[in-house]
Amino acid sequence: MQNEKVAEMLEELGDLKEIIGENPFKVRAYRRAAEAIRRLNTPIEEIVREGKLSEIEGIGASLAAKITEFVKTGKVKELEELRSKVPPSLRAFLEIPDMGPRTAWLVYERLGITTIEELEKAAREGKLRHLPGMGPKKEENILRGIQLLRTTAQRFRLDVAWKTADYITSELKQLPEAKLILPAGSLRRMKETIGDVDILVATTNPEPVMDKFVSLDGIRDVLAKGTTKSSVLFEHGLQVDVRAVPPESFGAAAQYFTGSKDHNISLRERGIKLGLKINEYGVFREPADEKIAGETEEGVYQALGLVWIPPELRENRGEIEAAERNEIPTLVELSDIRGDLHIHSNWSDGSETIEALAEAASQLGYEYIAITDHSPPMGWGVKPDDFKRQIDYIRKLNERIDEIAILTGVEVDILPDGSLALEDGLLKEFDVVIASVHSQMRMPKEKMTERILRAMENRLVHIIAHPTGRLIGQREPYEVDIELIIKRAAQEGIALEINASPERLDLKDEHARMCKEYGAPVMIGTDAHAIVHLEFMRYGVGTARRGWLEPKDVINTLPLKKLLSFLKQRRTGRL
DNA sequence: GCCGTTTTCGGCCCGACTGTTTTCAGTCG
Repeated sequence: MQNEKVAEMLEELGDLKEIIGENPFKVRAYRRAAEAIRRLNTPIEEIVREGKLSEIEGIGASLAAKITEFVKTGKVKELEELRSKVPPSLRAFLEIPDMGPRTAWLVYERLGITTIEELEKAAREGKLRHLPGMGPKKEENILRGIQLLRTTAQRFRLDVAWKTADYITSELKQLPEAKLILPAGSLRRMKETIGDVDILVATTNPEPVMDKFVSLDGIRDVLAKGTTKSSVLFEHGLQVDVRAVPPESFGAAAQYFTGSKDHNISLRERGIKLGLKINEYGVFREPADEKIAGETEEGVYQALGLVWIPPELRENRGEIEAAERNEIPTLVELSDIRGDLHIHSNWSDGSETIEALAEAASQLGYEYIAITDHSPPMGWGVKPDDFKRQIDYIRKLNERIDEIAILTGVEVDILPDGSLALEDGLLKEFDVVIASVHSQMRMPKEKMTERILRAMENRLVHIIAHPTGRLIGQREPYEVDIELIIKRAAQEGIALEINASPERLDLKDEHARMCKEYGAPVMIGTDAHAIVHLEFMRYGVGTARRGWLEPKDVINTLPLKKLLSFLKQRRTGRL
């Protein structure tokens, strides 16, 4: 995608300028512009062609000229010149904890060091300590930083991070000193991957809290222990920070440590205009520094003339403006979900019987589930005759079970030519038909888009599952014009899935928001292959919330009767 | 480099910590 390339170009310009000591605000301008480009839904070429670059917030005449040059020629003269002055490999130094642009430039200019290997060698040999502002301690920190980068650079899946956070929370909750406990940061925002976990504890007596925290099971290393902050590394490599804050500042700290960074910066800029200073202790009115909020998050937002903003929206993607106009949507919640429509049983590659799944789903409070086993040609796909038996089986089961309605269903393969792996005659027997791609994922974009659009033409199909096919950290999404798919879904009344499995989360947050914009229905499904997977729903709901979705945007918030009429409408074209 | 209901120039988020320093620069979240 050209947009991503432009964003990377701007980031490189920003990094290199930062390294040579350019004005930090200028550097920030490059990075903000890169972020703005990443957020666009329109191809950058189109915007360039229409001469509308400067309409993007954060892009002025100078950046517009550079972007235009890049889109038209594939190069930027200034960047080429900068690269000859600063080896681009120095950018890697910025990733090393405790190493920033000033130090990167220093070691290059004085010692000619351009790679992490050279840097490590020089540090080992004690050559860095003689540089101005450096000493043995800094040398040691750089070595440790390199080590840390190598062992813990990866990000963690949302469920892994939540599991760790839930464990710590339940342990700390046992202490009378811990008044309130809140996992903050990107975890609270339900970002798809997590770098480290931040947990806030409101307390007037932090010591017992910190003592308990650093002695929990599963900790590999205690990185720091103090009365306001302690930091540990768990055995699986996840870093967790616990911060103790006084109860009267808990709201301000929660706001501050939840971020995102961009959201907080925008908030503080807004504060300045109102003559207010915002920090992790509260909101203060200048010049007397009178504290006007801080105990609750609602109070912090209120002091800024804003309604409270749900954490999942805090990405500086228009939520502050929406809060100002009191137009924050009532986001979908886990408790709005009435059923799970994407579940595999042991008839295909799931590990559980249909009865056990129904029982577990019923305990989660669901009104209905759909059993949607795989079709051939997946090796474990259910054969057509067996599907007929399964449908009969489920119908009989429904007669015995009162607690929950079990819908018959299938996750049918979309074959490379866009046809479906089962005959229409069989498909129309199912209550719910999900279609999805599981093979030949490396098609060119046009072909893949055509393939999925063709499957969507079949009115027996209700839902397209995991529409981009990505596996977080393992497999890139296939090339597909997702905007076109979303537009078509809106026209056809076909639902797109937010697959709640933490290794998929596909559609992702921005695509979910696009669904809302175009009016495409969304289904949140867990793709459960075991009972424990049913609990993935919280991550799918988190992603939906990050996409600004409300209950009305999500079909499995509908009561059973209305869901059935939605499914019927898709097939008959009318209610 | 961007931007304007104080401004087309002079601002640009805020505080803590660390290590190197005799008062501060660099880095981080």
